[in-house]
Amino acid sequence: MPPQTTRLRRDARENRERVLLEAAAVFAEHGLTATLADVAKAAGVGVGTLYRRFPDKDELILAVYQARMDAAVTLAERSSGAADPGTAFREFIEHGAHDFATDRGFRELVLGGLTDALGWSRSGAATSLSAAIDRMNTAVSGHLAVLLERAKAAGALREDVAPTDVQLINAAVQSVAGVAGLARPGIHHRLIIMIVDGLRPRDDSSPMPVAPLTEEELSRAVRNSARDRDMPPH
Amino acid sequence: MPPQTTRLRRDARENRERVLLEAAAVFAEHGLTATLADVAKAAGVGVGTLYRRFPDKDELILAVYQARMDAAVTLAERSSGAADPGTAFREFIEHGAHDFATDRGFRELVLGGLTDALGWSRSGAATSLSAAIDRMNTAVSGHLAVLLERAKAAGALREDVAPTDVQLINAAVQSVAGVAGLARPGIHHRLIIMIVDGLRPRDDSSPMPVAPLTEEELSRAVRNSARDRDMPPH
DNA sequence: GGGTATGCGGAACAGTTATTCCACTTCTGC
DNA sequence: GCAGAAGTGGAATAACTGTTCCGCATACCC
Repeated sequence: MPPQTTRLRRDARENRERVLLEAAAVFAEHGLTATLADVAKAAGVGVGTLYRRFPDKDELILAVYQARMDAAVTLAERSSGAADPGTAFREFIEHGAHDFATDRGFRELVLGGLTDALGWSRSGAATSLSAAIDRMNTAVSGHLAVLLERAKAAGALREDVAPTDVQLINAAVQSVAGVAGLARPGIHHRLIIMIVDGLRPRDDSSPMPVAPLTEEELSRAVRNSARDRDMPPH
Repeated sequence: MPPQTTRLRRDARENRERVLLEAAAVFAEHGLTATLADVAKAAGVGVGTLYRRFPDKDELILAVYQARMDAAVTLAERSSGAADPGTAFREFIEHGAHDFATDRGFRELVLGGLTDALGWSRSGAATSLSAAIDRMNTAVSGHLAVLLERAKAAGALREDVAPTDVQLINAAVQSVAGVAGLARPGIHHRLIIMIVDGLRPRDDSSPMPVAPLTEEELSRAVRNSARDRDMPPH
């Protein structure tokens, strides 16, 4: 049963499409802090129309980016099964960096937990938006673990790299890719080369001083990083 | 001639000290978006008192972090003249990561341009705050260039690494160090090892696909990344 | 065509935060 | 001690943004 989108009046359906399209453009350029008034104006509708279609801003954001999050999972899955895991690994990171470099909103969405440029986080409760992000991260992480093992077996990756390390590296590269890309599109390829070269095995690799984060530790940290609203009484 | 701090009434001077101390604590824990009301409450004064001492929030932030910015420059300078440039380079990055991992406000301040988690940026005009950050970045960058050359000469660093590359790497590491540190303090040492290992020379280094950013490009991008307030009419 | 459910725009509301203002205190020099 | 300059607290203000509401318009079905 398709959602009741079918039941929408024609003009309403057209407006909905336009809103999603323009919202994507506005978020991509100005980030998720763009106001709903701006989105509405870009789409040529009133704010009321936004609220008729989407319960709140979070749901609009989710609607705009759901497909892209699914695509990220698909990419990870495909990479994990690629013929040459070493190359697939590098391409995986490059692809992610590209997405982030070209869409400020997507960057804020996925890195939001790691850099909390945002205010939403409610009372720590799981909005459907944060739930979707969690789901994406979990899925990507699973495929990534497979990819890493295969890359190590192929001798393309140092043995002491954990999936959570790659997630941190990914976040780090991506958080910079966006802004650096303003100066010169594609500049993040330098970063990636330097970092990926560092992940290849070598005889004189430095020893790792601490154990990698567990998945649990990482996801808890990402969640917690957006906790606020609590001031020591004095 | 010392600033008219000397002319402050005793209670006023004490309040000022307390404000700076508590503001540092509040910013470190909650970031620069902490409200002035929160800072005032923590210091046990009214908001009016904050405004009597500091023209606006930016100036308070500057007062809180000026010393630390100076320290960063000093560190870069000392590193650039260190006996072992390879080790000094790694320690330079580790020291920066430590600072960022332990002070959310400082992280937002310095990376603000690169991740713009903030609203200030005014009309692109140079506030004294952003001017101070620019000055710090320029100074650090100068020392960094010397350090890199020495490290390359010592065979500790691949030849194709530019100072701007290191600034990007630094920003990338630091943007993650803070949040990842919530999960496990010091976890950023893994990131640093992986990355620094990647910067060492090796026979089969991957070729760099694009030229490094110039200083000019980088600083312009950092400045521009916070430009907003402009919506395509339709 | 006409009646009605559906959809629309945007003014009004609520909550948040930087900043201002001023009646009231507190220190300081004598 | 005391006059008055210097300092203080916190209510009021202004600006911004997510969300609600409702009188009016539009598309759909007959």
